[in-house]
Amino acid sequence: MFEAKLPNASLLKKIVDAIKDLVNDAPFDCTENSMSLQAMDASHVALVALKLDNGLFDMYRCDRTINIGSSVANLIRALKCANNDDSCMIRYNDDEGDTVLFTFVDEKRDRSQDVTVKLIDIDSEQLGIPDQKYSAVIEMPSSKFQKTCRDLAMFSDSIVINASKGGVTFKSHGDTGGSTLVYNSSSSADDDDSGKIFFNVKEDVNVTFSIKYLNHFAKAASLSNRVRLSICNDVPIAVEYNIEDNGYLRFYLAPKIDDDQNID
Amino acid sequence: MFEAKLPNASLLKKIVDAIKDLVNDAPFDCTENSMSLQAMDASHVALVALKLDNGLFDMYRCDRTINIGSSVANLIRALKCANNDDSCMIRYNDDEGDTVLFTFVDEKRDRSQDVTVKLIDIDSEQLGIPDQKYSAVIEMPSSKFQKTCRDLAMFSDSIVINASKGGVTFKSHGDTGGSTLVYNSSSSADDDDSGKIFFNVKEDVNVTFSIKYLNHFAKAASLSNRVRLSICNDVPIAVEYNIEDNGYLRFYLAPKIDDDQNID
DNA sequence: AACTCCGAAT
DNA sequence: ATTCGGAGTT
Repeated sequence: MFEAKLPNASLLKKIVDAIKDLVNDAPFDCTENSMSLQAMDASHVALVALKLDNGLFDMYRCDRTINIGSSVANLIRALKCANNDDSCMIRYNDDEGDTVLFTFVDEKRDRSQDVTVKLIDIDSEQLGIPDQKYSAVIEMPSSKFQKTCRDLAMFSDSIVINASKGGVTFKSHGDTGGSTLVYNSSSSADDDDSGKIFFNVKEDVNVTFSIKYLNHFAKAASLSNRVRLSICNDVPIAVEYNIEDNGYLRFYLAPKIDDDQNID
Repeated sequence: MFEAKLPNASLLKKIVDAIKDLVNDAPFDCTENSMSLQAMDASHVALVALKLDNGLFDMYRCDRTINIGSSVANLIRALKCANNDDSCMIRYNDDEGDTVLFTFVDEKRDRSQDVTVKLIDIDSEQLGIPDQKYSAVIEMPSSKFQKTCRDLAMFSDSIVINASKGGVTFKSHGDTGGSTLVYNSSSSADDDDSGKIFFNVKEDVNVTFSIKYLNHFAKAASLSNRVRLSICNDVPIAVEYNIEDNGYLRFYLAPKIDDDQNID
């Protein structure tokens, strides 16, 4: 028996929205402390890791470790029924082992909608993600990261991220033109930190990624105002969105090993 | 000679928009008191009934009963020419018996557009619609009805409407999942009634309809904030949109006679 | 995932 | 009135 209630269905909607272009199946692992999910994208290039601590829920009860796997398409269909500020109860009953029940209740409590989603068996490949020490960590507004990826995608399908003590640059160059975006060390103490970029560079990094995937990741911007990029030469980038300080949505993407990554 | 002037062409646009997916021909019957229209949809499953009392018009003159029939496609083409708040004069002259003339004039009176639409003979099957006593009448925001139909259409092509003293439910269930939506008797006196659902249930009703058609009906939401559903076991549902208290657009749909309609 | 429509805000 | 954003649809 698993039972948990989110104050707002919108959280789940945003999460599913953010991963739907990457993953077809959503294998949720429920433990007494959290719901989590790990999945590789269809082409096994990117990894999605979600964690929702029980602190995010109004109510959370999980007797034993349970796996709730559904197709993302069905999940979307179910969540479409919810208004953003409906509360969202999630129930899984061992008796009816092949379905999960969502109950959406609107604020005024005069509408209640039960939606049943068929479950499927997903061989969830729980990948051990090593605790990586990164050479550079960049924290910036998620909207800026989204715009950066969107803009640079116009020039090529690769983005080169370069971090050094002096600053961080994002580059993309193709036949028709190119662009280099430089973020300088944010000008110290200001009244308003939102909008600022912060970075902590231990060692210089120069690494290339597929913009397409970063663009997919950037869709999670609605989950958090800030995003953290953790990078290291020849190591997958980690793109992390904090979820109300009680969880996260992380994406990992291996670097491209090719040509223009060695340009200074 | 028929001559009538609507203050806003938008009304006619909305009406035609709401019925264009159901009917191909629009046989308007004009009498000294009102313009009306009755038509079955192409597959003879649904019935559309429109009534526009002369109170809706700035000017209304109809010497004798006249039939103005045009193809909906042509009507749409004509109405596309109008801006929403153009006034709309409709003229039919016995001399030019094969056309109807629309004249759109904008608010500032600095543009006037005549559009002629060719008429066609439609064997208008004026169906006597019996005055039905319904077991249950549900009145709700038209936007909610629209969302309900849209959401439930994702699970199957049938919707089961159930009304009892305790509440009203809309259900749809299919292979990948299903949904049950419960509206409770709206929690009494509140400051704001918009958004509320009201129902009056004399006898319990449990009846099944094709969601596809209800979805078509629901497009009329722009005509009125509220919609009234009148239902009775084994009797067509009536879906009614009031038009500025001087007319209505009603849709009728026979229930599906199949399987899951007998579930309590 | 891209396009289009509708509604809301400036 | 125009522009922007969000939502729904193909």
